[in-house]
Amino acid sequence: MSHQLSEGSLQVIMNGGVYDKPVMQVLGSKKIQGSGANERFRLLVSDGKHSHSFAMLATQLNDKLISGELSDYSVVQIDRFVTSVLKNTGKGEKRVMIILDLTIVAPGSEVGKKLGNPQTWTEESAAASTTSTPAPTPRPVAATPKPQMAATAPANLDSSLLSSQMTHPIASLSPYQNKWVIKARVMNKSSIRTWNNARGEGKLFSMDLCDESGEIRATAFKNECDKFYDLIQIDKVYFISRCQLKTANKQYTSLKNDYEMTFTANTVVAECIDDPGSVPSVKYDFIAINDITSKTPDSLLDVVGVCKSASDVQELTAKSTGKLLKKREVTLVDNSGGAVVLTLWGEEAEKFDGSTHPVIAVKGARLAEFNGSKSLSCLASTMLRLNPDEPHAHKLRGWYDNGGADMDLVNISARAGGYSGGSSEWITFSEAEARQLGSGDKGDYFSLLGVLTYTFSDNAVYKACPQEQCNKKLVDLENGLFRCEKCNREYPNYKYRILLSANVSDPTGDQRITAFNESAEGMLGKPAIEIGTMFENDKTAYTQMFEGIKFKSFVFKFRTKMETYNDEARLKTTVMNVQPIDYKDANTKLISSIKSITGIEV
DNA sequence: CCCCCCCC
Repeated sequence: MSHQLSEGSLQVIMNGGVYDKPVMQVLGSKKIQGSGANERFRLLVSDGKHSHSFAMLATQLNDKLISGELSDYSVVQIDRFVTSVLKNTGKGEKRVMIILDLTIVAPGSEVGKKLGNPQTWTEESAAASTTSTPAPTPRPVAATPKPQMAATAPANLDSSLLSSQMTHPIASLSPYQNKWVIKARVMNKSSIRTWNNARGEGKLFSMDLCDESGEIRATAFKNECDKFYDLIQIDKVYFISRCQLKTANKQYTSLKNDYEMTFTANTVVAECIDDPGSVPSVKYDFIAINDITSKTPDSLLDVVGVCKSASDVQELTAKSTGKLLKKREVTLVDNSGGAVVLTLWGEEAEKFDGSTHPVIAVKGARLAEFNGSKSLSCLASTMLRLNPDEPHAHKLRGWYDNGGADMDLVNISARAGGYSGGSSEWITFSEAEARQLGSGDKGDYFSLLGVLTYTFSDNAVYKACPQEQCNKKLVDLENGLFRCEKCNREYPNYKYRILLSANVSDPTGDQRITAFNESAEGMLGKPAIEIGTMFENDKTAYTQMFEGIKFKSFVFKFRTKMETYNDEARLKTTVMNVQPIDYKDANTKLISSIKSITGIEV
């Protein structure tokens, strides 16, 4: 069987031209650097007319070579590639082709020989050639105050560096190589910010760039800030070269790159006008909304959801700075059954319109935690897109419009509330569980409307130390005196206190709880001294009292915390406060809950 | 060279 190679394709590519999916033969391979994850291989390839060892294998394809799948004499179709001009190697510039994806058309064992009679490709053969397709010429823009007006590249810029296929993948950038051009799309651009600190003052703006291979943040300071701020526009594609690379501080970016770039006086930026469509748009690493609970506070997350509801703009004053702030809380839902609040700030908050229930994709939102509830907050660096043309977004649109809007949701941002009075939002036991309340070090607080399903009357009342601050259970010395181990004293008197164990249920679950004196009194409806007296004098009435409060409903505020008894972890849930149901308040909450679940104004 | 990003 004969195999057709793309004769002449190699020459076109080496001249910076475009050649779609050339078929070539692998004639040899060689490890050129590194080991393990940093291993890189060079290939000797032939198109039947020329051969050249200029091809490098993208590291994700290393396995094909190591496994023997990509053996010598294999015929391959090169599905995706980029070419780059490597730094001065002593023999001038060296053009290489980085193979990003390939299909093995025929394994080497089947082909078994060199096809055709390829000649080694040289610069001279390029010069002699008249058949090559010239590269589309971009319009390089010099780093001048009026960049759009510059028609030609600066004299010291090798314009071939800006040829459309002669670019480096962003993922290949490192501080160890400084001669490169990237062709990147601007995903996000900050406003100009100034700083003034011990190290001096200045201004800056930053931008997030991406290409097919990856993404990177770039920052322009002072002069470069002025020079490039107007030129750089969100969603446009630029050729960019001559920036400084340094290690990125992961704390401040969710972009997947170990490095970030700084514009310098030599930085060149030219808008790509010919084929910007060849560069993809934003890269997200979406997390399902109900998985947000597993993330630690302050993480930067990418989330996509449908705007179920949005609050009005609220004004507030920042405690720390005294600044007047404007915010809007948007509730996002997705098909994981989770709902989360995303807080927008300032102008973004004011401009936002949630009435059409847009799909919102957010990249690099910060996870905030407050009273056991988790929510997302936009930072200046957060990227927000409404109804993006993106598969995840289309899927969610379809889900929401076809029943998703009516799905039961667990709102991970519902307020659990403290125990210091006031009306806090009610959640359910299943929501408390979904949010893993109690798993932290400090214990979590939440409120709910629940019913007492069981009460334990045994040992519910005890004789406690009469000292105001000490409620320790006394030891009856059976000589008319009671000993407090805590105070290390004996007393002739005591006070009764209640320690009630009970079960509380709501429609979603059931929880064993403990209520101390005041809250137990509230449930039993009698002061501890009466209950204690009843215990001493009328056991039947005492037992009936505990029976009598079974199936009574209350509004509970709990503190819950995971504790370990005998190597077994279980939730210890304590009643911090208990109130009879205020039906007016309860109905208000029900209405707002119906509104938030259905999105319908009630 | 920034890296603050807010409130309950």
